[in-house]
Amino acid sequence: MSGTRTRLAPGVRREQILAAARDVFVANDYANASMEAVARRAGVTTGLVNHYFGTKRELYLAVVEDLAASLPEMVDTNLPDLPIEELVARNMKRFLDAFEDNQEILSMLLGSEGGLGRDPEVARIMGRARDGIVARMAYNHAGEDPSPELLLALRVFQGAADAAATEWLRRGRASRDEVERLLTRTLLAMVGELSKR
Amino acid sequence: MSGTRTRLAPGVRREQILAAARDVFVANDYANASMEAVARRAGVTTGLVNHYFGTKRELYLAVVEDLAASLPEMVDTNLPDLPIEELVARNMKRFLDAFEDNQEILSMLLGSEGGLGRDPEVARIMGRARDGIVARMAYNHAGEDPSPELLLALRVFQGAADAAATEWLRRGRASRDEVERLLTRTLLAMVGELSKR
DNA sequence: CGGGTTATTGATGTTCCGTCAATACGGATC
DNA sequence: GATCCGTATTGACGGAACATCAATAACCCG
Repeated sequence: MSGTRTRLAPGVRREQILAAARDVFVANDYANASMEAVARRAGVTTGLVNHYFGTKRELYLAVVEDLAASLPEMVDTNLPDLPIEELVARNMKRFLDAFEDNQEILSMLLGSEGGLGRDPEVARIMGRARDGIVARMAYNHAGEDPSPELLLALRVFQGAADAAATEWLRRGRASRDEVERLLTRTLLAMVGELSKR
Repeated sequence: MSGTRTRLAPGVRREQILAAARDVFVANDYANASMEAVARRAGVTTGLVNHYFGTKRELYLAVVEDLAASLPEMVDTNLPDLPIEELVARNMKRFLDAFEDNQEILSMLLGSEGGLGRDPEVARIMGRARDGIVARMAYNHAGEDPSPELLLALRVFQGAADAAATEWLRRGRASRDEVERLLTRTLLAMVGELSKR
């Protein structure tokens, strides 16, 4: 296997490396994720990784962007018209399912909020991803243009959801039912107050 | 200044280095905070920094622990007995004042949640700090032993507060007043529902 | 089947962290 | 105030990891 090369189309090779990098960055944190580990897993040299992605930070950004893009559909909340309580209840289930199913990925993304260390580029990427989720939630809730207040409330609610998921999944201090009840009440209170205006 | 040494009591020197490290880690993120920068600012050699704190990660943990310990008093909410609405209103002001005054420190600590990259030790330290804040809030709210449900609600509320502060201070998408109103309503809803049981 | 394009390599330079024996500062002792 | 000893401090070194670059060889094309 040494001395023989396999030459691929740039797009294919790039995708290979990106996939390898995704695995490595999800498994280890930034500092402990070595370029050589990525290269080995992709079956190439470190030089090639740098050739395609430039620096380690840029590779990391590519991974975060890739995963973040898939985030809004993870918590897809495309539902038919229903009474608000029912709508929120179903959305909440999907939300928590997504947390439960993609713990590692989400913990990497959320952990990377300040992530690589409050990198502005990472912040920008994650901000857009969160906006994507908020937009989907808002769309279901109010068909037309959502108000800025609603968007803010939904974004803040996400912070609550993250904290709740942490207590539930990482620290084991709350059951899924408790978390679900608490978050449902909270969300209803937040958007409910809003429409009284 | 070169060739001449100044020999200090270990405690004093250790404190010097820790202070220097605090500055460096608050100003730069983990990857860009060099041991040499810490050493230079403390007026010593990198060898000595390692001598006192072992590795860079351990130095970082010492800084985080130091700052995290000061966190609960930052948002100290020791207030006289007041009607619940008034109590929450005042606590919220202090909370937001703390955010406004200590942006850099808080952004480092919150960014370090997964921070150095989901380091379990960092998570433990930050968990304790958050528990400290929750305990203070709960103490004001209910003099006797607070229920687990209240603690969970307060912890989750912190997540909402963090998100709100981010939208307000880092992204400039909301005014302080908006955030204050939203968070106040949210907190009241969360703990209000709780007592109906 | 040869020739050229370029994907890929491997060696090399650089930076930074961590270690360790050697050193010299400062209090103790007389 | 001179000397001695414990240890705080240094400076040099080894190693790990990222990044660069000229050299190489695999694949496509005529």
